[in-house]
Amino acid sequence: MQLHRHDVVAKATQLLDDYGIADLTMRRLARELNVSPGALYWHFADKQELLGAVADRILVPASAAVEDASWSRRVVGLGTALRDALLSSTDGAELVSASFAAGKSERMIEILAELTDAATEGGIDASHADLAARTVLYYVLGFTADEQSRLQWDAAGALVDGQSVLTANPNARFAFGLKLLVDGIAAHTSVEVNALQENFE
Amino acid sequence: MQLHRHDVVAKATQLLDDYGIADLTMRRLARELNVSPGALYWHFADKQELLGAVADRILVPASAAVEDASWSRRVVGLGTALRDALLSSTDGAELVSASFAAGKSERMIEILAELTDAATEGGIDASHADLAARTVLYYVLGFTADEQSRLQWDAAGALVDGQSVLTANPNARFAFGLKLLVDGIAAHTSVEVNALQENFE
DNA sequence: ACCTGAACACCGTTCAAGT
DNA sequence: ACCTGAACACCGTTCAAGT
Repeated sequence: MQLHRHDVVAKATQLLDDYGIADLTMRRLARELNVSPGALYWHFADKQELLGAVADRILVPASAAVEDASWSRRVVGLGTALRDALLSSTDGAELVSASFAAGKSERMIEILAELTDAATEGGIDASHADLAARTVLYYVLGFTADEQSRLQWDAAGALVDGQSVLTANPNARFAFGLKLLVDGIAAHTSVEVNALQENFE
Repeated sequence: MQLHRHDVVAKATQLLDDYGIADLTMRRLARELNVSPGALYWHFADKQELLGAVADRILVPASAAVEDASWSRRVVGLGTALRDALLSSTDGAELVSASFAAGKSERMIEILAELTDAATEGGIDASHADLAARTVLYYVLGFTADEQSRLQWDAAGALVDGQSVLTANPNARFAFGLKLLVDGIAAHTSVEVNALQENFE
């Protein structure tokens, strides 16, 4: 039976979910698909391209466009949907972070574009809207990568109770940070805050 | 001549600067120090511990405390000092990100604590100040990692002029994002903005 | 106490040769 | 067109044995 790009990505996603990113190797993937390692290189140029495809597969649910809402609700909606998508796979945040940094995730580019639109509507000028959007993405990726690595320590049994504040209520904590960013964007159009801002210009 | 922890970290830092994080391997480091790979494991438990030590060495200049300033100036000062420290080494942001995520960088914990203090002074309550501080760190790490990977594409000759907005004025772009976060923190004490915020609660 | 030598169990990638 | 087999050039980590 012929090997197709789709099957490879599907098995890679399963490997990721079951064993984590460290065990998602080209050789192990090939073994699991009952092909030789070289076979994968007929379908993908290199490992990075394969990981990008896995990242985009994980991000499918996050691409559910949040239309017909205020810019701030769209930012919150996109950020929340992105986190949910990342959490649905083991090490999802780490994988997508790497693929995004390498410029290998098309869907992250899409999400970035939607966030940029929202930021523009929020009153950020065109030259800075992209950066505001990226700031949101850095936050979501950083927060979720952190969250997932803590989940793994906890699963390994290393529950330090001094850090319980960091593991409790992750949803509320995530929402708070997102709100901080939305407030920051909103501040750029809020006249009342502009006076306060002049200390930082 | 005996091998000391300090020499290993120094050579590792040099290797990082000269060839990047991909070439910072235990075997290569041992070869460069004229010892066998196993020798390194007498001084460090594993590679992660070694990388943490390198991260902390890179972060020394960022620990220059910014005392006697308003909370907002301290956030901007710490963020800027952190970025400068990361930029001084090839792949510095990637290395420190990994070490921070793994909980292996003491200095990042210190910087986090200073940012948390600043956020508290900025009016964020104790339960959320840590998160606000982390949000700043996620931003600085994300922005700088992005910046450094672009520097490498450019050095490799792949100059896409459509992305010139992203590579030009990185200092100004960085400052803008930092200001966004400071504004977000400030919004929590600004009564005028609280009315605006109620949409997101 | 500190290090060597050698092994163990892996990697990503390439490429002639097969079908 | 699609894949195998085998090689190339590596990894991180462990550990008996040496000094």
